[in-house]
Amino acid sequence: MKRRSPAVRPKQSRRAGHGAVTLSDVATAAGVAPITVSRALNTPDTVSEALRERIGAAVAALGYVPNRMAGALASARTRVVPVIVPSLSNVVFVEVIAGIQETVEAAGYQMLLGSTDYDLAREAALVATLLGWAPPGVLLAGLRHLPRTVELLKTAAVPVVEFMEYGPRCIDMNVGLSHVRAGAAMAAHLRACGYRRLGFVGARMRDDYRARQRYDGMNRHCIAAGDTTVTLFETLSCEAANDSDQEVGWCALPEVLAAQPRIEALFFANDEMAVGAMLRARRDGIAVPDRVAIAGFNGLPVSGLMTPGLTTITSPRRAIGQRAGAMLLARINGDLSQRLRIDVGFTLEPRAST
Amino acid sequence: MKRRSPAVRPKQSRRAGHGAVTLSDVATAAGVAPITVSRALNTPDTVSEALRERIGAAVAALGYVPNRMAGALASARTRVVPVIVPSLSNVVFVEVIAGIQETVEAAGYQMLLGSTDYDLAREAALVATLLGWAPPGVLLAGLRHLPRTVELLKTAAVPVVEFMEYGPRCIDMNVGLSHVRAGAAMAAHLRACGYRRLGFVGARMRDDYRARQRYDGMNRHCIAAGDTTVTLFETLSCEAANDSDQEVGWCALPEVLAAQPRIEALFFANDEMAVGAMLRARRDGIAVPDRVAIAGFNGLPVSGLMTPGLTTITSPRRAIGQRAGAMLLARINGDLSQRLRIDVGFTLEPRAST
DNA sequence: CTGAAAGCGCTTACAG
DNA sequence: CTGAAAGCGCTTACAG
Repeated sequence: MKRRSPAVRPKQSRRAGHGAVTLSDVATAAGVAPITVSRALNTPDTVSEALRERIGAAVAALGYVPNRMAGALASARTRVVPVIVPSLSNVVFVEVIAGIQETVEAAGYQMLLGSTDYDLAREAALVATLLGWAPPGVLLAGLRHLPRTVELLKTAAVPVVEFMEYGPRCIDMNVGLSHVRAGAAMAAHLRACGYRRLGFVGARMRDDYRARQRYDGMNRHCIAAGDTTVTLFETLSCEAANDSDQEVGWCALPEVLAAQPRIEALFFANDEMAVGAMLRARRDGIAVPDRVAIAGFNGLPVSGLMTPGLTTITSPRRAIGQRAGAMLLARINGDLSQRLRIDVGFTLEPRAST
Repeated sequence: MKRRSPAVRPKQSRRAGHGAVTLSDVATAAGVAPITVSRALNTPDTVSEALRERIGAAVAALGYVPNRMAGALASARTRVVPVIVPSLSNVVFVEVIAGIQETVEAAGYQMLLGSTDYDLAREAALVATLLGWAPPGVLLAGLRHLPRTVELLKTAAVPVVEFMEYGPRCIDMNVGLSHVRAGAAMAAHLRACGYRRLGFVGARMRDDYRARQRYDGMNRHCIAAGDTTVTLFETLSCEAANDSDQEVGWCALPEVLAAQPRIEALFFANDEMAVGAMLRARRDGIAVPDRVAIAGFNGLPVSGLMTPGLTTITSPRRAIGQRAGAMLLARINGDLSQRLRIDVGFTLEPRAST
């Protein structure tokens, strides 16, 4: 029986075929019509118990796995939702994704993840490809896209949720927080602590426009206050392409202090950078906050474990994902009563580093 | 022209339909047969330049996006590769995923990401569902799966790469490192430093069996040495479900020292936990390595930024992803000449924390 | 180089 | 409750 002559291969049509067990095979095995197998699988209560059992047995015996593409093509519906983010190496997006996944999987949907590497052209290409899978909706990070991306999504006429930042204009639905307001809130905090010479330390800010929005909010707030300056430290010589944010922060601290010795407080673009700076401060014996105060953004758990504790702004990342997923699902299910834009807000956590 | 009476809707067949532009629409617009449009898009050099241009114009004018499901169903081929990992909130998997993505996207494939939350039953369910999309291959983290998972994959007869740990038995192909050997290497290092009362601190080790393998390797090495003890600290009261590993390490350190005051060196299950412990040591004034030496695993950048530097074992995470992707692609393209199992090894980085 | 026909594996819409 | 027919939007295989 171990012979494997070509003749063993079952009769095939001229077409390729997967060679896999199909719905018809199950139907034949169970002695029913294919449509009955389809019903037994998709709407079990429309099939008599006797047939349901016979079909279930045949499915198990043959190891039948339904071909989702055929089903989706026939029914013009998929349960795969594309999620497009700029980066996976950033915990922030990963936590939002976790919130999305949790929500959509509970509703029987699957997530198709795409990463753009902060490249808007790649984003457009991804959107184009993913729309080819006729998704019931699309989840997209950010509010800034190429015109082509927006056009593709509008032409496809699918529900779209843009998540991460909250803003006035969106393609369809939007959930996030105002980074401008977050920057202003940190500026207010630092001023309340008595600091007047502030700095914002960012990396790759052309790509990470949300960081730039925080800087803008900080800057505007201080201009309005009149007595406080904000210096933007953006082009850091140490910023290598593959460096982690912690390494960038580590490297930036001495450069910033050398460039602006009178700086009093630094707001880093994120907690990772701030942690790197604090670790550097520790190694070099730079007192925080006495020599320079340090603050971060995101509210990662590590912020509370530093000595001194790192002042930061906590964003409800998982909640952003959950709400984005829920908004999309509601719309897919025809619920039009929901809000189209949600500002999830943020929380400033003052700690000893400022 | 703003009227939107039902009559405006174009004539439809009895079937659902996406209402979207199809290949036939493009064909009609360009005055050719559908198959010619298909060729112009998929194998452009088999079509005359004149037609190619006319078709390209029609595609652009109509905003045609090919229906991938129809294409995949007809050709029995997809370019979507499922990647299944236990968690996305762990940088380690994220970096492996980045390596995979980079490799498969360069070859024109897309990645469909699924996360199991360390639940083997969820893994089996995910594999079953994803196989319904008739993927050209599957990438799966780890070598331990339910029999049902293995059976599904073997029945589907698709190429499979299991990545993360390297081991003797795999479904098809395997790339990773030996965690047993990594544990032994750390034990050898700690013994070489003069420590004889060692501890291994793990969290959720029933799920994270790779951490248990490192413990096993460490333990066996020390038993063989004869003069060194290893205590396993596993059930930590502070281990809340939602705590980050850093918080677990932070919380574990005092507990461990209270339970075993004479312990000399601790090997943490990963760098995050070790960092949490070092931050705790710093806050509580516990001298590292004098009171207790600390080591981690993974070689995250932060390990080099700690004071003292954190001894760790670096795993080539991105390379694991790249090689896993490359192995799968080679097999998909019919290249059978390649190796089926790759041990990528690891590097021990001795630093001042030990 | 271009096309008419058949088919991929399912589900919808109609019948009974 | 069950089924025969037609169709989803594309590609394969065969002709010219």
